[in-house]
Amino acid sequence: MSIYEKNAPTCECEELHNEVIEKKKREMPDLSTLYDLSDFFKIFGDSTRMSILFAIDGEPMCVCDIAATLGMTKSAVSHQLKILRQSDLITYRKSGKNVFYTLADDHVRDIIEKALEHIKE
Amino acid sequence: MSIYEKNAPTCECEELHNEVIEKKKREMPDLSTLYDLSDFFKIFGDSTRMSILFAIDGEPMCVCDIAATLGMTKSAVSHQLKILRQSDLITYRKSGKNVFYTLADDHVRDIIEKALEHIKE
DNA sequence: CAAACAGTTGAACAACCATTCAACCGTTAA
DNA sequence: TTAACGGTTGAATGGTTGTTCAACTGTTTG
Repeated sequence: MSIYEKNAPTCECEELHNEVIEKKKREMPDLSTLYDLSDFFKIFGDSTRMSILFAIDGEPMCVCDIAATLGMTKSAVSHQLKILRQSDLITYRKSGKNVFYTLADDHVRDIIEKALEHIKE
Repeated sequence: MSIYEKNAPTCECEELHNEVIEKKKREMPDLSTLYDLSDFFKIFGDSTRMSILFAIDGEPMCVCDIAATLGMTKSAVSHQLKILRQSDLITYRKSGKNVFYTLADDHVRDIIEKALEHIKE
């Protein structure tokens, strides 16, 4: 009673198929990795932060200009910038009264690019 | 007063630098794309869903076995499976009383792989 | 048919989180 | 020094969301 030619699932769930379960438990990443992974993606899972990342891509921008570009308050943007900072996704440089933000590295661009491909089917 | 050799930011924020802002507004993805992108990442931004994706990678698994592997209730897992289904990240096949889930395609694996690289610095 | 099981679903609850608001810090210019 | 501005921060608020619980569907078996 195989569903696929290979890797036939064997669980009938009346009595849980412990072989499969134990095998999966061994093969899966440990909990801390799973949390790190989902925490990482969580950063991208907000449209404000996503917009900020696009805005500061290439050209550094100060908080006021980011806020004006997104149509948001400085405060709201600053809160999200803090989260992006703590995740090491962006860097900043102070210049007088201004703080200019830009992407930390190209890795971020790569991941968003891959996601964009997927979305466009 | 340039911060970088190239792409010197010109905004002083007393009067917003509208050239930069208007340029960014033109270059940025439209709002629907930004929402689609962040919604996509939102799916991965939960450790339960992330765990499910790893569990059903390679070998199809029924809901009970997934639940047992993760140490969660069938109901909680089923709720998350629904979200993953609606995002077309997973497919399922019914077999008697069981429903076996597996990854929809390799695209998902790629994205998670890229994120794993980034996390490990 | 009836009982048992796999899985789904909706409502309720709790935890989380993004934005707002007000107060604050540091820098610059008068 | 004082006022103005860019930016940050903490508390409060409202909306979102994951899990629980109970009820339900559909399939299999006695």
